[in-house]
Amino acid sequence: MPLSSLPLHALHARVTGWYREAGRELPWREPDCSPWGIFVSEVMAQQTPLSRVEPAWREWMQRWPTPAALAAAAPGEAVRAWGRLGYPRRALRLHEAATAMVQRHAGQVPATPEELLALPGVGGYTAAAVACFAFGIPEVVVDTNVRRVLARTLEAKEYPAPALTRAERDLAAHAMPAERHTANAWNVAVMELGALVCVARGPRCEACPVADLCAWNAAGRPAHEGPPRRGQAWRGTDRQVRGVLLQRLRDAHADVHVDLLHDAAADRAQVMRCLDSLVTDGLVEPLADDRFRLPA
DNA sequence: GATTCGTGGTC
DNA sequence: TGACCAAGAAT
Repeated sequence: MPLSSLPLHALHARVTGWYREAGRELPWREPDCSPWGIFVSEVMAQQTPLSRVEPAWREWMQRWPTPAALAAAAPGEAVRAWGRLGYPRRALRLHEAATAMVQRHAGQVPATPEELLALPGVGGYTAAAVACFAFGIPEVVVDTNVRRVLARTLEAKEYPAPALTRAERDLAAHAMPAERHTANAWNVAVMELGALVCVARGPRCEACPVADLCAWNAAGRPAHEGPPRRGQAWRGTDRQVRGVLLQRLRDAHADVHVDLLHDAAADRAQVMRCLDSLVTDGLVEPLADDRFRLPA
């Protein structure tokens, strides 16, 4: 694959310089933020905009400031405190990860990418991000923002592939500065550029620090080629019904009889199927007499 | 590799 | 208004 002739050192300097001026002040970016705080922020940020993460993160950290504090709580309390951040299995896995930290890592967030990757709810992105942002390890951090920025600046494409490819990982590794300190600065800065300027729709190229270096911009910002990207179905899906059921169980601070859940969707069979799947996932605990609650 | 999994904001 | 999308992970 031909690599772009774009001068990477200029790209690094421009993006990191822009970040110093325009990067957001977020609580998990403060120098005194604990690895646990960074870990929680990364899990909450999976598929959830940071604007919605920040208030939830503050409440969470005040209530459970350490892995041990969360591990000592009931998993259902984590699910309830998760609120409407979405994908509530993340709350359960965060609780499981805290338990694993207590059992295997002396109550600390592990500091190596391999140990991080072994934790529930931690994939390649989150392991790299925590290793980099919490421990200064120059891992290749590739999220949706990085993928989009690199697709545009280096490959003249409006959007990256639907799923992360090996070629993209190689490109991201190639694009990252070699020196450790610079690499860490690059990782957070290029993500932020994708989040604030090089956004998916309506990119603000006039405000971009590397507009004159960007291959996509130079090519006249050609539209996406290939098959249209599949949206995320929602209306009438199990996800929607699961969301309704879980919201009711969060709001009810006691167990609930199944008769009060039947109207979560028009199709009663779907309601029961979703309730069963929530139990299978460990998000809901079945009790006697057809009653349900968040897991104790 | 393709699917599934919440929720809310934006245009 | 409805499609798109957001610091992805698990199966």
